[in-house]
Formats: sequence, structure tokens, C-alpha cells
Amino acid sequence: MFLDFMSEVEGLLRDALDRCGYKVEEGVNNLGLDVSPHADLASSVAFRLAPLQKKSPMAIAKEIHQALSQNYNYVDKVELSGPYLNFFVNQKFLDTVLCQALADNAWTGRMKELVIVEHTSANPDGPLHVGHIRNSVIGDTLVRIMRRAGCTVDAQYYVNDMGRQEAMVVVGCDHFQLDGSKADHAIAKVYIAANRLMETNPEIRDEADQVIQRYEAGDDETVAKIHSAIKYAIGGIEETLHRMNIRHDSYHWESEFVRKGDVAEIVGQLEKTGLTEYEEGAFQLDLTQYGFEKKMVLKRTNGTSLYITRDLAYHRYKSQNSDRSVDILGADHKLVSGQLRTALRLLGIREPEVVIFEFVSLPTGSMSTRKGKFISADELLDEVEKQAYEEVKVRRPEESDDFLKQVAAQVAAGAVRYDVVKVSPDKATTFDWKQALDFEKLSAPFIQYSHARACSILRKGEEGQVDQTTPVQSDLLTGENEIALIKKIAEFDLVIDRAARELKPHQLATYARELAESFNHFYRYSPVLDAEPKLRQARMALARAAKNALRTTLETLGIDALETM
RNA sequence: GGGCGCGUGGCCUAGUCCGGAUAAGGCGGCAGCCUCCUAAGCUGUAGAUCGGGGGUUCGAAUCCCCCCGCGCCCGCCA
Repeated sequence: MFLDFMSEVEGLLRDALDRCGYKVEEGVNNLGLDVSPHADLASSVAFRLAPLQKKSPMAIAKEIHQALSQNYNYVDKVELSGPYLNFFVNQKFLDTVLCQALADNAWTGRMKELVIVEHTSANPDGPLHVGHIRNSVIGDTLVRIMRRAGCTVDAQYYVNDMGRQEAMVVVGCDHFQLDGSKADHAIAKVYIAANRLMETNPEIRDEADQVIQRYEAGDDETVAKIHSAIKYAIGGIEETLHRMNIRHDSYHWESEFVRKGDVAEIVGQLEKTGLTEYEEGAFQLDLTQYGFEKKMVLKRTNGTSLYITRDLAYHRYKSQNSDRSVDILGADHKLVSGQLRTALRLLGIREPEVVIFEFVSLPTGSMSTRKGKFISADELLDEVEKQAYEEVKVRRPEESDDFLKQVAAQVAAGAVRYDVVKVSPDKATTFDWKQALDFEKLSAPFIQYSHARACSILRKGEEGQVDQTTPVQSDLLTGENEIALIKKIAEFDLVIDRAARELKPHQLATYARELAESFNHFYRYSPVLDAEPKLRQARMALARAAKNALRTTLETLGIDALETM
């Protein structure tokens, strides 16, 4: 809803500027519009015009203010505050927000693009660790945000089946037994063991090389081995992802693109650019004129393809089958991703939008699957769940063990997701148990709890007679906290729109906290059930609207909205 | 050495892209609030040279330059 108010304000301002004969420079926010503590929307456009018009900002603001049309829809008034123009919403806006929030279909945006989001794509050589989670959570949250914005999204997992890691897994399976533990953990054990074995037995490296070559050549036995190992590992990985409400819609194996001939085709196309050459037997692409010092190796001396070559083919496929394609990548892929985008540009293929997230390290240093140095996602979820269980048990001692476990699992999954998504991707983080186990304000449980409280009010409020005949008198909602809550609910579309366009999921996390906070103030200062009938009815409506908004926000964050906790 | 990213109260972060009106939260500290819809909540309080220095501007946490610190990358690995 806020977007409607905003476009109305933009229209009003542009008309007024035209009338005054003022022209603003082109730019993203050329009207200087921003939310502000002083208004619902404030414009500082007068400052920008002042030097051009050689007048004082205040005089310009006054002129614009007088030139504004009085034909308002959602605007109540425009106040002149020095050089600022302050716009305020009217009662109709608040009514409409409340009314829309009470309907269930009010939350889908107007974007219609077909989007491919590739995330997680962890090598199937072990379980996800707390670093991978950052990829998965950012990716899945973006998938949800874009769907909410109206897009059709295909969440893809790119399976690395041709790399050295996977060959080492197969070698590991040849030399060691998979024990009965969870599939991805069992795979990690033989993978780590194989790497350790290689330290003392260098011939292991040759075994892996042979696996790579046989697989690329399509050797049946090798194909069968790799496929079974990968499917096994991915099964375990999926299980972990599901615990966090994360699902992929499709899987694409890099070998697909080799077998279909796409990789060879791309290499051929790159050859035509005239920037390729054989150097020491390897086929390479020279991107120095685009600022890349290192040449991009497309084929090894032995003729096999490399990750980047196969990735090029995969990205061509993604571009051809979407309007937008988005990659979620760790900071270690920055360079390679830049090379890939440059190569795609050379071929006239639309580049992906890339979300880079910085590293998650342990207090003891960085993580490594190969060395077995990591905190697995399962371990984290188990621990958080255990802690959550203790919390619920204290709060709801009368409830059944099933209830406690259910709530604990949903709280834990939410807590882990929120803990990750609340931080901007370009911040490197150090994993901290204390913070992961904190269920207070800056956390999913805080938001889930607000939702549960709203549900509780509605449950109790509906026990008695409900008057459905008289319309809700939303103008009775005059409390500061009530109006603030309605306005906060209205902001949802703006937040989704921005987060979807700019690919910044953490903005939604910030919004979720603010929304919950607004609701808590309403909860604290505006008693619902004990209010006079008409006021009670209005507040019930607001409680329901807030519940819907909280639920939608939580769902978009991939966090379960609990009715009770 | 080069490239990219980050640096905001004791700790963790939002705000930076697109410069505007008192720098916003959380944790921890201190002081309060459950005869009242779930206290995983609410209120108050102390605590900030926005890494340092220069510059641009009417105005800089935000833009530009230099420096310092931290992270990541610079493989015929992925």
C-alpha cells in the first residue's frame, strides 16, 4: 500500500515542479523522497534545486508547496517545514491498509518476471556447515521475496558432479566403508579419510584423476558410482535443508552440459572471439583487456573441461530460460564469477545478477570440509532445538511433549534462519553460539511470539458473540501506537519491492523486527478484549490485520508462524 | 605485491548504493513493570571523535583521494 501513497506523492511533486518550471536531474531518487521521523514521506528536492535556481531552498520549497495540486487521494496534507516538504497519509489510506490487510490475497506484488535463483549448490562431499547455511538462507529468502513480489521463481541447485571433490568421494568409497550415519555425514567421513590417505599415499591423486577422466568419457561403472554417491549425499543435504523450510525446484548436474555438447559449443563460440589460445597445451581465454590478470583456462592439457567452462554452459541455459537469473555465491567466487560474467558478455549472453556473501568463520579460524573442520548445519539445528525445547518447557509446562518438540523445532529453524538473514551479506561474520541461541528481541522467536500473541487475542475475542453486521470503524483507532502499526503494515509492499529489485533479503529481516515491535506496542497500550464494543471491534480488526502481516512476513522469511508458543 | 569487500558505544548489527532535519536497534550494565489479551514482552538510564587524515558540498556515517587494520581472492581445484 505504501507504494501507492509514494507514487501519488511523486505525481504531485512532479506536477508542482512542472508548474514552477523546475527540472530535476535524472537519478534514482531525484525527488529527494524519503521516509522520515518528521513525516510519512519527506522531500528535500528544494535543496537540489537551490544552486541551479540561485534561490534559497526555503523559497523554492515554498513555491513548490503553493503549486501543489489539492487533489488528494491518500495524501492528507503537505506541510512546509523550512526547506522540507512533508507529506502525510490520510484516514482513507489507513482504512484501505486495514481493509486490505484483512483480506488474504493482498500480499502479492505485480512483478511478473520468470526468475531462476541458484543457491546452495554445495559440493555433495559432506553435510552443509554453518557457512553453507548463509548461502541457502539468503537464497531461499530471496526466492520467497521474489515470489511474494509476484515473480515465478525456479530455485535451482547446481550439482557439482565432475569436480575433483566428487572423484575423491568415489575414491573414498572404494577404500572405506560408509558407516550407518546420516548420508551426508557418512560421505564426509570417507571423503576426509581419502584426503588424509592421499597425504601419505600420493597415488590416490592418480586414482582421482582417472575417475575424473572416466566420468567425462562416460564410463558406465564410474557414472554409476558417482551418481549413487551424489544422490546419497544430496539426500542428506536435502533433509537438512527441509528442516529449515528450504526446498529446490530443480537440480542441474554439470555433466548434463558436457553430455549435451553445450560445453563444446560454448568453447567453440569463445574461440571465435579471437581471444583464445593454447598455452602449454591448455586452451585459454585471455581477458586481460577486461582487467583480469589471469587467463581463464577452458580445457586442461588432457582435454577435460573445468568447472568454469561447464558453469558457462549452465549460465547460458539459465539466461535463455528466464528473465532474471540470480546466483548466490560465497566471497571466494568473486573473481571467477567476474570472469564468467565477462565471458558471457563476450558471447552476448545476459549476465546473472550475483549476490556475494562474505565468509562465516569459526572463532578458531575458517572452515574446511576437506579437513573436517566445521560446525555442521545439523549440529547447529540440534543444539538450537535443544535450547528452544528447554525454553518452551519452562513457559508451557502443562503442554504435551509433542507440543514442546513441535514448537522447539519451529522456533529453532526460525532462529537459525533469522540469525543468518538479519546480517547484510557483505559483512564477514564469526559464528557465535551465544548469539545463535539468543531468543530475544533481534531474533525469530521475538517475531513468532508477536504473531502468537495476536492469535491469542483473536482466539479469545471470537469465543463470545461476534458482530459481523456493523462495519469496522477504523477511525476509532486513533492511538499513536495504533496508527504507527497500520503504517508499518502498509510498508510491506515497499520493503518487498526493494528487496526483490536490489536482492537484499536482510531488509525484510529488519522490517519484520519493526513490525513485531509495532505490534507489541499496540499489545501493551491498546487493550482489545476489555475495550468498549465498537472500539473492541476496531481493535480486533487491527489485531487480525497485524496477525496477517506478521504471518506473511514470517512466511516470506521462511519462518513458521506459530499460533501458540 | 595486485584486486574486491568490510571497519558505526564494551560486544553484535541497521543506516552507506541514491548525501539532508536529534546517528537507529539488539546483547551486556544499572533501575523499574505480571490482581491487566502468553514477561520469548514493555519502560527508563548510562554508553559513539561513525577506523584515521585530507577533499567536494549550503550540508558527509553516506561521495572522492591517501593511510591503517581485518577478511576473501589471485590453481590445468571447485
